[in-house]
Amino acid sequence: MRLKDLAEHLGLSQTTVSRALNGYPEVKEATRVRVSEAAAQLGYRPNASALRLATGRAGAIGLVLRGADELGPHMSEFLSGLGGRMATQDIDIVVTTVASHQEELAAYRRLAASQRVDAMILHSPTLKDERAELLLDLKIPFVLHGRTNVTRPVAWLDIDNTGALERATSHLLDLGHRRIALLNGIKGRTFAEHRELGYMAALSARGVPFDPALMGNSAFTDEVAFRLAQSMLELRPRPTAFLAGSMMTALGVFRAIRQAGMQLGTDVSMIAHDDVFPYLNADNMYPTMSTTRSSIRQAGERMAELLLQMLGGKPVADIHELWPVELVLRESSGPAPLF
Amino acid sequence: MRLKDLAEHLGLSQTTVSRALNGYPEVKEATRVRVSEAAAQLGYRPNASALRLATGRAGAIGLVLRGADELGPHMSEFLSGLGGRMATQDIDIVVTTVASHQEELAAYRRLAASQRVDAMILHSPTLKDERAELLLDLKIPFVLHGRTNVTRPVAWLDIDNTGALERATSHLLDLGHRRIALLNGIKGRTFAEHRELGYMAALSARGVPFDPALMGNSAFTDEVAFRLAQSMLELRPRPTAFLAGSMMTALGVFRAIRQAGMQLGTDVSMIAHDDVFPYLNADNMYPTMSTTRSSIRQAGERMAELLLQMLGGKPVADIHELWPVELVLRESSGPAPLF
DNA sequence: AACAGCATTCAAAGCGATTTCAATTTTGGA
DNA sequence: TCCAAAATTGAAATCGCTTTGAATGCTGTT
Repeated sequence: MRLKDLAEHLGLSQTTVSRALNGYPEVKEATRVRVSEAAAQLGYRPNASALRLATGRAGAIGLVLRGADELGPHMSEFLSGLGGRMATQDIDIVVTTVASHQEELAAYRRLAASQRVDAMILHSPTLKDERAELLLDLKIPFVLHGRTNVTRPVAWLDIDNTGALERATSHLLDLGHRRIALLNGIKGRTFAEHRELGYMAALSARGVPFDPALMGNSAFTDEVAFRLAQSMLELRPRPTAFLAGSMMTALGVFRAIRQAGMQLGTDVSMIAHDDVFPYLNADNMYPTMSTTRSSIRQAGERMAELLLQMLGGKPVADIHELWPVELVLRESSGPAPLF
Repeated sequence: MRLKDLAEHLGLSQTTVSRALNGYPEVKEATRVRVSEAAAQLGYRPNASALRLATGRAGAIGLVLRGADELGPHMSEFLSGLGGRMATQDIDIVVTTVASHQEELAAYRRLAASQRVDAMILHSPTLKDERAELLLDLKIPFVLHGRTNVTRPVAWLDIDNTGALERATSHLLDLGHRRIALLNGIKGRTFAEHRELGYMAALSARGVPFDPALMGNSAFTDEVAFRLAQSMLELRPRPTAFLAGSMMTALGVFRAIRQAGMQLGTDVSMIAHDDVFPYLNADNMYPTMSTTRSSIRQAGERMAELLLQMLGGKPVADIHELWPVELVLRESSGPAPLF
């Protein structure tokens, strides 16, 4: 069912039918109704390719993901939020997976050159993000999930990682902890650097010295977290508290604590960052997990909104959002043990 | 940079340039080289919309996901495998997220009517899957991840869930277990029904009676698994072994076992199904987890391959693959305790 | 030298929508 | 009743590519 068919069926020109369906004012109300009804009844939908060619808009936004490390549970949630909002505008989300950094830049170039997408989402940026620079050069609109230090203006949405870690660390200090381990994300990623800043700030505010042996940088998988936590627990004096970068990390730390024959919440404390996964609930852990919480799904939804505003013409320089992070105290964080 | 520009730049017609780039035989080798070099140097890439309109192919395949329950870690892995293969053919993956079943069918209709995708991937089907019927009616090619009972031929790839559960159950029976709980997927999903068949077959082969109280059907999240396992452990006589439907489920069961003051691998055994998540490794659990294993990422890759074959004209009736499932025994499955 | 036959190249017609510009119909006021 | 203005509709151009059918250039044979 093409526009032409529909037009013939109605005894109208393609022009009028097109206008009727797209809500142009110069079509008689009675005609519009007649057209809409026929379209609905016959199940007419404009051919996406033709529409895109005619309008020059791709009707899609792109998301490039690096292998499995980025296509983890975080991205799932994020994508779900993003997609929900975009669907309402009939905008597709085109997901491209790549294996290496090299491939990633090539993928952006490819998407840009073939005009497959109108805009992109960029996530987990580094402090000086090459991809952001590239997209700026290519003049492809994008919204950044996180922040990066580029000179040109960039639209972004980020959570207050520094504030979150500062509060979490301070809370543990209040509870008497002095040896607080930080299992942070990959070095160089902005969010990891920001978290480190918050951690450092809290420590130095109390005059607690920073011990590099208590800081680990890695991907957020339970496996590496387990290894890191395990080796940290062998230190003497051992850490009495952990700050875990994600719920996956928390699972690994938890395992290490248990394996060391210790009890979470009494012998060792932990506060984990929770991106709010429906299938991994901090309240349902045993013991329940204290967290710094911010819904990554909501971030996805909101970023869709920002992207739409951007495509609608809102200046990039005006598109910035910094979300506060909740600190939710549960059983996993208790007073420091007395040795 | 359009085809026209490139053609003018080279002093050739669009026709010749197009043919040169698309490998048609009737263009002189020298010309082809000249064109290819210019295209590469100028970074020419055909406009995706125009190409699609001209060829009638959408150059994309669709994936409709129901909210968070389907966009979990399983889908991430699967998507990663799928996307890797598709990228090599310059085929996009369009991801649509929907909240309800109603919305889902509408999404398929929408994608079909607007010809946004050339084919679709369907996953986690029910025994009699409405979506499959719809896509057949709409004449949209698709490959099913799993199986369903429809009368018309359908392309599919599935793992041998029945065999997997039969072997896992038999193994537990060999170890002396007689009260074996099954935490299965949502009732009605084919894979869950198949797993149940395998479980039942193994039980009845040994003359062990089936106890409905030991079977649970739910989504694969650690939370519901925890609740189910918890209540099952309160039964008298209690189950001495669990068959967990996924690694997420296993985490929940694990938590329940620990909370009940029992030891996994001695007091209670468990075999979980492992779809192979890079961030949740059965070998790195404590104790290590016995699993029935099949890489869902590999399945994604292979399905991409099948889809391409299908689009290449291979008859749907010839596209069927049933993958065997490994049984990997580790520490979590031990002999039944003596009461 | 002429010509059949093959190898190359090109002009122009789609693909299915939007949109410009022109044509037609309606409406309302004199 | 008539006419200008407004409302409504339509024909045709356009988006950037592929592809058909025609045209041209070369080759070797007679």
